[in-house]
Amino acid sequence: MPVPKGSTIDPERTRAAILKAATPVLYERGLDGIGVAELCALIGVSKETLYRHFGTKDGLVEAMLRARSDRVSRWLAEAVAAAGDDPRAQLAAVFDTLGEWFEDPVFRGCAMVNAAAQHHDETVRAVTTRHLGRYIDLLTGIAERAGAADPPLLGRQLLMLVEGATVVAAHHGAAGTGEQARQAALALLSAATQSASGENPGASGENPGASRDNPGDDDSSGDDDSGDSGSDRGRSDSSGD
Amino acid sequence: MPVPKGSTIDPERTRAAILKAATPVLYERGLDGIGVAELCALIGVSKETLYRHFGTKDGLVEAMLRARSDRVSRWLAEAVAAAGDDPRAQLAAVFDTLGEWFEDPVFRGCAMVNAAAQHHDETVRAVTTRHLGRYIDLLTGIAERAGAADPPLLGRQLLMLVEGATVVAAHHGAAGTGEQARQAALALLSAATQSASGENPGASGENPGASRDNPGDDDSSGDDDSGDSGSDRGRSDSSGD
DNA sequence: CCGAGATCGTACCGATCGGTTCGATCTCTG
DNA sequence: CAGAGATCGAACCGATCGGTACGATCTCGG
Repeated sequence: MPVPKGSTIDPERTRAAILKAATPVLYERGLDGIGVAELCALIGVSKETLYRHFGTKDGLVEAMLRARSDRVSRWLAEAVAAAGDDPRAQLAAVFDTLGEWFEDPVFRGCAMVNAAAQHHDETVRAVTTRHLGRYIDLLTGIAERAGAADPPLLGRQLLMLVEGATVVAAHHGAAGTGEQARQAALALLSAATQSASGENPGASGENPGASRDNPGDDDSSGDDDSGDSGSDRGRSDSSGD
Repeated sequence: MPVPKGSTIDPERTRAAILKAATPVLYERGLDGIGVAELCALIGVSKETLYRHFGTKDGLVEAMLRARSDRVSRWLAEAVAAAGDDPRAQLAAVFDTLGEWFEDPVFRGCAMVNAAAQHHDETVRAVTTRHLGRYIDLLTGIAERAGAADPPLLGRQLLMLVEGATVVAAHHGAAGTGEQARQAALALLSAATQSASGENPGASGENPGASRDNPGDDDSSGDDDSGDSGSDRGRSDSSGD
């Protein structure tokens, strides 16, 4: 039955509904773990409608990733805003919020990072880089308000904790990961703030120097080093990358 | 020309050669980014030979991941062993070694984590979990030798830094990431050791409690929550969960 | 009230992919 | 030297997938 009797036709809402329904499926099954036909059946929409709104499957994927990045970033920013004025409390709120996410039974890691691991095209990578940039902005802001010696450096280190905790929670047990990451983040914040007044930045003599973010994409088109021409295949070098 | 004139036939070496040649290709192109036919053409082997040695493509992938995990783990362990007896120097060696890897133009993140993001089957996930466990063992050993208050906790937090730095280097610029992560790791180590003598473990009042590693797989078979029956599709809730 | 447009369901198409088979050719073992 | 086994190259197969086409049905704007 095309266009059910009492339904209202609203293309924009249809598009939003497709996005909303497809997001968890693509996240849990993987971008290539489900075909368009099955996806359409699951979310209750015809293939023609999906293609009319998104053009291609990659178009749907990109729109989904952008919407998810928006939503997650807003979610974290609201958690920070709700934590009051204390930068330490704001940082703790970030990891408490992440910890709740980790405990979700459908948690499978960061959707953007996962997507970049699946689709090597530049479009998805750009969304992922932008997503990490949003995290860095949030974390660097906390570092600045806390009076860190080098806010961009601390922001990037905190981003490592955020993404690292996500990976660890996804692949090595989620229990406690949020609290463990929060404790580490607060320890880093303490170290960066106590060395800010008096001593020179760079704590223990190092100068990591992350003055500004450098999202330089290290794309590679290099081919492998298979210098085997075809004569004898069995060489004795079995180690060494 | 099957079996070239002067070549030696040695199945085990052929298998090793396939593994060695396929590893960089599958890493750079992605597990699903290249078909068996093209892969065989690239590494110079016939499909029949590949299937005779590995049974299926997934068999090749699993063998490749296991070999890569072995190699990378050994690589890091040797870097630690070569850093002398000082735990701080050992920890610095870990991140210096990682930093070199990040700068490699073909660097694309952790192969095991990427593989787990691509193939959702339990086999690949198990290899990834085992891989992270090896990292934890290495890092927890350093934490113990350094006299950390809670070595398993610090080991897990350092793992977060390792994996987080890998993600950040892959998707937000590799320049400086190794040094930045090393500085953060040393700061965490300092905080964990200076609080070990005298105060109670758990620095700032938290009890993250990572007494032992808990690689409990949080697998999920739950279906999504698409409670849309099909009447009107356009709902107004656009900011759910 | 009528035409434009949105949607459905299904059928269809070409491409690709994982995997198999087969004959030919060469090496290794007994 | 003879048979077993390894390898190649190419053809082949069934399944799946992304994407298109089409007729039918319903809503909405003028």
